[in-house]
Amino acid sequence: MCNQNFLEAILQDQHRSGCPINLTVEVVGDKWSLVVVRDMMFGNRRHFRELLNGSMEGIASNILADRLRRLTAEGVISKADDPSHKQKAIYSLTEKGIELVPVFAMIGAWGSKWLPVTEELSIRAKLLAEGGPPLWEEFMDDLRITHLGAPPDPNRSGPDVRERLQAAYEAVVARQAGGGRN
Amino acid sequence: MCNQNFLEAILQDQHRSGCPINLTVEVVGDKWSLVVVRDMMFGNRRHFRELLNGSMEGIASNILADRLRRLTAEGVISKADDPSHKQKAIYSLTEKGIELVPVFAMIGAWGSKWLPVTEELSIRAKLLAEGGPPLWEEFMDDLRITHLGAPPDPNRSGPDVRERLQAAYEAVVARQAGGGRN
DNA sequence: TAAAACTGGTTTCATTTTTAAACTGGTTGC
DNA sequence: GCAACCAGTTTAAAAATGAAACCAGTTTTA
Repeated sequence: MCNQNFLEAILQDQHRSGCPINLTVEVVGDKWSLVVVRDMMFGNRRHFRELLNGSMEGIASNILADRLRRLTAEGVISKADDPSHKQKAIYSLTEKGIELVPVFAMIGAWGSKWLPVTEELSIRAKLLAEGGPPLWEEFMDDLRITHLGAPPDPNRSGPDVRERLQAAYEAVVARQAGGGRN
Repeated sequence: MCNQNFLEAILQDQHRSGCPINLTVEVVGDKWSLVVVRDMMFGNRRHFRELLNGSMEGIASNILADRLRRLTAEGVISKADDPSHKQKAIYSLTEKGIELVPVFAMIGAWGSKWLPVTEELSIRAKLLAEGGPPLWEEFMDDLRITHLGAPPDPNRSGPDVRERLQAAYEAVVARQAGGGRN
């Protein structure tokens, strides 16, 4: 199995230091963990095959299985049976995972400013940065509804934050497919 | 040499995707890069030996050399000769590196809330989160002075943000050493 | 009802990365 | 002239990654 030693170290609380930066790096400081959480958070991918086949970056199934196991052990996500299918597992963000939204917002803003992003893939980051903390809070509340089963707010209607970001992404793709004239 | 393939891939702009989250993960998504930048940013460690011997987490010299090389190639830090010593190199944050401050603030806040941090090592993260964007801006301006040689603001005096965070850290350590009575 | 497709993974093996430790060639201060 | 200091490099073992094939049970489809 992959990562046996590091996983064991984490589970046994054998940390390199008690620094919050270091501890966060120990939890999500690798090439895949944040990408997996991103797909759950912004892409609403909740099943193994969705995460595997929908992965833009092409994660391998053994790595995905390992990361899901580690993120679950860390309490960033949780795993439950999907009642619709005996073999299906559904992965959800925990409150701990949901509160990574501001981290994603800042990372997205930094990456969009300094790295060679594509327009369609950075539109979500752009909108999330522009929306600021109020939008992040709304997004987190939406995630609590879809991932934690929190009761929906009866006073609001229409698409949630994730759907609005997704629609913005699709609008850019559609404009690009139109030949860039519009 | 370590990481030859990944380094080459980065330098040749062979990215897994154009997503800002993914690209950021490709740049700093490993167990050491953010720790090195943290020590430069908050600990004002500018030389190889300072980073090596001062490393709380115990980085190995070959890994440190590799990360400094990669971060330099990515433009997050820069390297210059230290005029005081023919062999001494001085590493500085670039503007790209300085603008990681909000990312560190969010990561620090998340880590402090959800991970087993120690009090003395999380006081900086706590103050940075409480200070919010105005404090981050002040901190970045200070870093531009010390790392980029920007002209100091003649209207302000007293310790800069890093020094104030450091003093807060030392105050906690002193209180702890006093037996926790105060 | 039999076959096909789908479920969440595991296994295997080659490659890449990390790690600790020893080591290097040159520089500086005493 | 010698010890301490400088930025790393070298070596070899351990660990992590990655691609691909594979698996047994479940559900859908023809």
